[in-house]
Amino acid sequence: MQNVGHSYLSELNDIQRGAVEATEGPVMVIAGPGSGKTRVLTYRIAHLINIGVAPWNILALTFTNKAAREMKDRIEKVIGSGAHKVWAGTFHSLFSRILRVEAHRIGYPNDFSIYDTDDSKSLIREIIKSLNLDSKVYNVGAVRSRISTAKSNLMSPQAYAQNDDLLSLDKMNRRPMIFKIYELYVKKCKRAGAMDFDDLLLQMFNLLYKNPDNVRAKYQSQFSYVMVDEFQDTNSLQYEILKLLTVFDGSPHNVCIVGDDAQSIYSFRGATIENILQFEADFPAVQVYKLEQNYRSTNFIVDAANEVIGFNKKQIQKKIWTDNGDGRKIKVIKTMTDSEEGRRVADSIIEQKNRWHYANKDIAILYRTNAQSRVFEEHLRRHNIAYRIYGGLSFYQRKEIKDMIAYIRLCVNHKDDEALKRIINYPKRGIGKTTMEKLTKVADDNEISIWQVITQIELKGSHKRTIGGFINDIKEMQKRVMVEDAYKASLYISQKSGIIELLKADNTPEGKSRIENITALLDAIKEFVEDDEISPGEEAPEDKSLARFLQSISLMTDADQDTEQVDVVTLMSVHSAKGLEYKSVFVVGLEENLFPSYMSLSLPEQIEEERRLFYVAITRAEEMLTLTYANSRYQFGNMRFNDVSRFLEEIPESATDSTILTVKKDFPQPKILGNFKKVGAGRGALPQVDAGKFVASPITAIKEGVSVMHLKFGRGTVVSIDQRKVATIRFDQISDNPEKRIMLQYAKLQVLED
DNA sequence: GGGGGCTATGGGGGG
DNA sequence: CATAGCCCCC
Repeated sequence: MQNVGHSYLSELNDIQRGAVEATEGPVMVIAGPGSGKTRVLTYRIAHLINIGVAPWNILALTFTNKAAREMKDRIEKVIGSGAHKVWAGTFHSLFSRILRVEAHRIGYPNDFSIYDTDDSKSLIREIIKSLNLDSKVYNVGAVRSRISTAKSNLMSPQAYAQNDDLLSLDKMNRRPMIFKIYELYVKKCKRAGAMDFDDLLLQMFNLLYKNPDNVRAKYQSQFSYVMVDEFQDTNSLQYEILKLLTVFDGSPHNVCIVGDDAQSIYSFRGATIENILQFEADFPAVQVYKLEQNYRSTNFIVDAANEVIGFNKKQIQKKIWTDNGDGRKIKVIKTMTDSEEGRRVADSIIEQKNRWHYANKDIAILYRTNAQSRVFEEHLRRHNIAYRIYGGLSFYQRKEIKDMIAYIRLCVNHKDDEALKRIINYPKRGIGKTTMEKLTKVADDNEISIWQVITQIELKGSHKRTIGGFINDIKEMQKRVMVEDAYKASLYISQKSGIIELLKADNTPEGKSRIENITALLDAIKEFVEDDEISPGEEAPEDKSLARFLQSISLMTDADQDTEQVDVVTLMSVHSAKGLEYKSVFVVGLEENLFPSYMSLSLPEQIEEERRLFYVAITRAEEMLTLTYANSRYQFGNMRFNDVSRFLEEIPESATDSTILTVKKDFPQPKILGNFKKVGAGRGALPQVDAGKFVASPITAIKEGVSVMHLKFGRGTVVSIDQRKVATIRFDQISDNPEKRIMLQYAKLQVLED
């Protein structure tokens, strides 16, 4: 046994230490928020290495690259170098790395392309069209999600076509042909040598299940210790892969899963809590450790979290507790509009920084939907507070980057039809819609890729120049990819493609920033080539091909950037905040229809998932938690009025400092019917108006003394109107300065019949 | 047959 | 408010 002189075991409480030292056999760790889960995982890996397990025999699966990187960094701190040889990473990235070596065994090229969501959608759109189906009924997003769910449940197109439940459900939704779209989609992905995100899991499953050349045994023996983080977020497919790797004759069953049913927030992508229950059945004699002591937050926050999650019926019994002391009470901020919400949050941030000397990086603003970020961005900028937004459009989703990547993809894998379609006419080469439709038809009829079509048919007339030119360009680029390093080849591609030239012609600030982005991409490739680190488990020199670069970036998201280095306020969705913690957290937009989302209102189990999401949100806070909501906000381009979120009302009054929360459960909850509901009377909210049905009255109808409804300020009475058609209106709901001067020319006013 | 501008529609969370 | 599909002009 090595002794690295690190007393890591003494830094753990009894239960944590138990989980770390239980290295043999199946282990389940139920870990409440802030209970030192990451510490247990990393120390467990460090401990394994310490007692003589080779790092490359350890497989640690996480859900985000960030979690994986953090884990590796922390292992390194405990055991020194060698940490990077642990196979730690996301399911998708580690499996794609394995498939990069093994894919040829199951009929894919090792240089397979990875289709992102846009590629998938574009392909599905094309299929819907080719089947002459109504694209309004067959919503691509909905179809894609059906296919994704099918794959996550190991439902092949053939099985789908024979499953009466699925077929009748589709029929009920007026989309009976989904099974056919699914079949064609799988066929076309395969033909293009492409895997979508689900395939990275599904084909890994196929590889192990079909077991060509007895490849399964290789990985079963390599990964003698397996750990899965955030197990509550695994879907059936991921669980089946886990079993293929760890359940076999003579297996030591050294599997450790870590999770928290109360933080399960990904059922929309097929995650199922059943996996936790199933685990106990599939791995008998599992040792269970429950981490309930919270080291992160103060008592008011922990209390609120326990209270809120108590409203859920489905849960494993557990209660988190802390001895961190009561701390500061939870603050609730109510505002009239979303814009005011932005201002108040920015003001509070300044106040908190002054009062408690918080740095920007101690503070996070968490919202339910990425679209909410805009108002906060505006006000933070106005106050000169540095911030960074996560999620939304990541670098690799920018158009110019995707264009450039598409060229590289086509060079690496010429069968990649989605890449080809993206750039065959960008920059403009005179290859339009009609030509593409014909080429696609030929490709479909012969079951070959479009590249094969254009390189095999005889080009006639103008096509000789247009398509011929494209083929020559790509072939030139391919040559460079073969003989030059990834950086030089992509530099050549950027010029030869004409992208650089095209963007240089655009002198707008957007055009300039696009050039900068292309340069940044090229720099990233250069860095990739020059990086001398070796990837987990690999003994051979690192593969520096463009193919591997593509693989590494296709799984990258914005959330993977490092936050700690720079002093900025963090803005992100609650989903991407999972696993993170901040001294001060703002959870914003706490309104019905938003949080909980209007999409989830009709199903109780979806409401419960929203509640777990809220639980995740509030347990990110260490010292200070601020909850905000707005009476009105712009949603879908219209002003909407939403009630205060039920979740806010579930927070115990004793934990808040608020006198603002006067409207507790005095009013009956209106019935919610899935769609936007009318704003109820009372509640201290704005008066009755259905924003959806709001009709502005003509100027002539606005007269002195009439009652009017204003979309932002609510009900009011016209006091006077001057010659310039400016009305002075006294609004019932505005406490300070109730009289506003409204320009009738632009005003959105509706006369109320009393 | 290709390109560009306009209208209509839909709109959650993420690997 | 962004994108897709449509229509019109070259």
